[in-house]
Amino acid sequence: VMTMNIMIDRLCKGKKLDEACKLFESLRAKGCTPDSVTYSSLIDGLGRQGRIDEAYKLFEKMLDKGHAPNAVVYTSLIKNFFKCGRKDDGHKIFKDMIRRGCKPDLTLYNIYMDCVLREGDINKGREIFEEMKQYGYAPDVRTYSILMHGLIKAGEARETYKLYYAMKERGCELDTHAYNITIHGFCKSGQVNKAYQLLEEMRLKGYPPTVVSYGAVIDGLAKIDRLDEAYMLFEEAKSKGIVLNVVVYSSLIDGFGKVGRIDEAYLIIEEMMQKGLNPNVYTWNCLLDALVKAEEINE
RNA sequence: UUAGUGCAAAGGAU
Repeated sequence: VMTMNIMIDRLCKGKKLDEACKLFESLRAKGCTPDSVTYSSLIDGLGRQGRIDEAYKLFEKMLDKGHAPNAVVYTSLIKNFFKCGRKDDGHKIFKDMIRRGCKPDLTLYNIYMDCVLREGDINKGREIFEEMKQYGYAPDVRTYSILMHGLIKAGEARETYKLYYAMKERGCELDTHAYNITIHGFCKSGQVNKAYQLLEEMRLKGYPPTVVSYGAVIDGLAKIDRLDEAYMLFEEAKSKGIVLNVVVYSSLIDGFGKVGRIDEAYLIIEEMMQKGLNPNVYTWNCLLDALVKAEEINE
């Protein structure tokens, strides 16, 4: 059965879902009885492809066959219902799980909280965060990352500071993702200097800043018109061998444009194209804004 | 970890 489970999982992940279904159907004939892992794999595979109703039907079949549902399969259902925009069904699954006496685990809480936050429901997100702690689950680095990210997107970047220190106090080590999100949060809450310092902290902790880390700080500096510093950091990143991408170039172009330093904006777009990077619609938008701004100044 | 998380172009730009 385990071999079959591995095959089914691989087929699902390889987007060969129909083959996975066929294999599943043929298990009986091969003398294999699907177990809860078999069901979970396929339920998740269906859900990922947006075939959530089929996933749910298979879940019901799994119950009929006497397999006790666990947190893994519930997580998959919740996540995929939310992803399909059916948050009510997602919430319903969570309640159903509790009603059946199945205990959520940390992963389930993390995902459930993420789903709710992505819906913009930060109060419910906070509620879940508190609930998991009440039930004795220690939030991990992902929990904090998810919460921070959700709050920042909802315009509550002010909480970055508090959460960052909460992580430190609880001995929760930040990883690259967590640092990048924290940097973003500091930039969005008027603490760019703090964000800048985190680049150094990343190096010290063994998580060297990535293009995203640099990009976030460069953007943060550019947004508050500290373009010379943004440019220095941009050069620094290049000197460290970081391959800068369209997003970072666009940030700088936008920044220079906003303060009327249009020549520099042009130089940057030129450099970008020389490196074989294609400006995208955002990039052109930044430049367009700059030109409009320059026009206004002329008048 | 044989199945579910912060990467479905996700995290940073307009």
